[in-house]
Amino acid sequence: MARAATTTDAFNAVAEPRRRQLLDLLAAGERPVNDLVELLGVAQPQVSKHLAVLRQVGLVEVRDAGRQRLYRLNGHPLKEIYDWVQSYARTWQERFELLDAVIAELKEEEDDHDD
Amino acid sequence: MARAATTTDAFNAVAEPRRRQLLDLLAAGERPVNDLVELLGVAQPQVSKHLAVLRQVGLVEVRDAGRQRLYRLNGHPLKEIYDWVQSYARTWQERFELLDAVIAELKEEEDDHDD
DNA sequence: AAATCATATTCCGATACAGGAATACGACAA
DNA sequence: TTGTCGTATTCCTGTATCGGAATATGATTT
Repeated sequence: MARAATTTDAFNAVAEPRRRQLLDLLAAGERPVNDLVELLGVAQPQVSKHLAVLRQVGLVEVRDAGRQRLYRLNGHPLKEIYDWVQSYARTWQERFELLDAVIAELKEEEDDHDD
Repeated sequence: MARAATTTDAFNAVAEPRRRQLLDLLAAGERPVNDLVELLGVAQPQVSKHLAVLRQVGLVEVRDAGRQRLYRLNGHPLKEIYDWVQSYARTWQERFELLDAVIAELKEEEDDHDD
């Protein structure tokens, strides 16, 4: 078995930096493909391919407008990632680290009592 | 060029579900490999390989204890993911959606005045 | 109808993954 | 020192990627 498809879920789709950049651009609002091509400085076919992946996991939606296709962000599928990663926040957040330090100190004092 | 290596960053390392499960288990505390093997129900070599990936992106650290190797979580590299995804929270969070609805309503009223 | 613009799809090559099986390694026990 | 336990590494195979280049599709203009 190979690596899971990029279209499997938001985790896999978003592991690619260019796709994150695309979402970042679309966060500012709806845009036609050519705008994204210029802003990213990436060849048009690659942009279309990345957008196709994002569409398959529901991170973007499309709307036809004449000969253009306007893409817009749909952040909902990111909630899965947010929920998972959010539970690890205590690991790196400073105030939690301070709290841990205080607890460790208290524990040491307690151990001293035991001696 | 192929897909970026799983060891490139936390985004890629964590796209694999088993590796997220490993981190979830280690969140409860330090554990030797065999514990993880039993808890996951996955063959030992695969567990060691997943742990190697996590180690390379800094998400776990190891400590030798006799013939065992104790792995522990280090959530810091997840901050990159948290920071990125957190900025999209307004997209799906209900209270923001409610706020957006209110704003849209106000705007409509305003437009009515213009007529 | 022909030309053109905006976008999507296909074909290519190189890369590397994930799981399975087998095996190597290092620490400890007998 | 031989054996055994806990873990890591290697080899294998099928699969899917990403970028580049070329081409196809579909809507619009001339």
